[in-house]
Amino acid sequence: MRPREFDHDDVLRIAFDQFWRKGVRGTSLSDIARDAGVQRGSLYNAFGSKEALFLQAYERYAGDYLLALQKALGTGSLRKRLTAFFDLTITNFRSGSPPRGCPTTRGLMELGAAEGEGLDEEARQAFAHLISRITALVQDTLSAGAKRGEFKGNPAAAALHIITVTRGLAVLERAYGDEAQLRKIASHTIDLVLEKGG
Amino acid sequence: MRPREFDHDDVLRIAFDQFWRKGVRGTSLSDIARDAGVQRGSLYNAFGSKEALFLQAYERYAGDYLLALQKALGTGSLRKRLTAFFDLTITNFRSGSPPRGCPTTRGLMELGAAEGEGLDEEARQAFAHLISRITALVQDTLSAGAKRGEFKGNPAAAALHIITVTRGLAVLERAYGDEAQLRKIASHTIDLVLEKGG
DNA sequence: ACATGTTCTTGACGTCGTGTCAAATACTTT
DNA sequence: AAAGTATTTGACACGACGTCAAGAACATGT
Repeated sequence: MRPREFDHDDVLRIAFDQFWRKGVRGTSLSDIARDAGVQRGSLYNAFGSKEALFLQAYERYAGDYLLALQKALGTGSLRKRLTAFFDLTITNFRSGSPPRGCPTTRGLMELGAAEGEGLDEEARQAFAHLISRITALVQDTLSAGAKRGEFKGNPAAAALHIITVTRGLAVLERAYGDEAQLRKIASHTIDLVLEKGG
Repeated sequence: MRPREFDHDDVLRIAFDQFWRKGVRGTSLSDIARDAGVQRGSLYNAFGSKEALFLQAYERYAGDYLLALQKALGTGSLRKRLTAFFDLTITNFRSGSPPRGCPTTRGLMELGAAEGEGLDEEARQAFAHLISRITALVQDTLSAGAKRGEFKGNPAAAALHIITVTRGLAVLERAYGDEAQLRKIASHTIDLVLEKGG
């Protein structure tokens, strides 16, 4: 076999960066190929199609992001954990310049759009999967908090509420770009959940 | 002057329908032209560009939608009003088959994506404007409720919280497509806001 | 009634993006 | 050293956006 002339993972990172900056439909394989110093045809050979490349790049990101969230949720009082969780969330989709928004939310609204099922359905599942995993993380954190008497509500309902708010924050970030407002909504949500039970 | 051979408003409606079904980037002007029985060139002549056409179609929709929301928020107890508000919100982005999602949220995540400012910035403002108007409507409703003793929290903060949840619902709808779950989150949010003050 | 002017329509064109294919290439294995 | 296999490369087909010049349809002034 002839060996690959590029690093699989490097290309995935470069591709994700482009997709995140310019959107999936707004990024051409020529862009990625130029940036990665690879021929366009090689990308098709290695990844299959643009959307397949995006999916693989996204899943790479999703794994990293989930680990970071897990870490953020892992120490301190329940309030501290939730605060760290929202912090990381907001920081994440405000990284880069201009802010790149939430990759998951953006991908979900952009790719889930087509009528024909095809690969889009696979993408939708990837996005939904990350959201589910995050929801589970938050729920576990709340359950643990409940055992320690820091929380008295229903962990499942509260986790779902929190996740809904984070998705909403991703949208508002795009609409207004006002980080202070996002943080206010986040701390407000924490108060609600901790005082009232979510 | 030679008269137009098509109805301006009809084309706007047809175009919005297509954009809503297949996304902005996923809809070609050829599609719209065929559907409307108009030549592609005529669309460029009348509307300027694809994004300009989308913007005009979106603003048409936004006006109608805002009126419907205003109506939904206009009668009954505060709880009834908020329930009607969430109902209309969820119904709206679950209309069509397959569910078309929230036009505003989808447009926001899809169009705000480009790096260059250009027309995208104009689009972002249109989306942000509708969200602001809706927030104001909810806030007014809460303020009125406060005067009648049905609500004791901060109307501005509560309205922002509610709007954040509706944007989050738009995203979760796309991820899971589970309407029952959306309704559960919505009624939960209403409880929180009314019992605790948002 | 007819010529003039203005706007809309129509079809051809240029450019760019996706995806496919066959030929050339570089390495591994026998 | 030869055969085999996977990768690279460049050409191609196709569709989408947007532009332009030429033709068509109406309003207006004489």
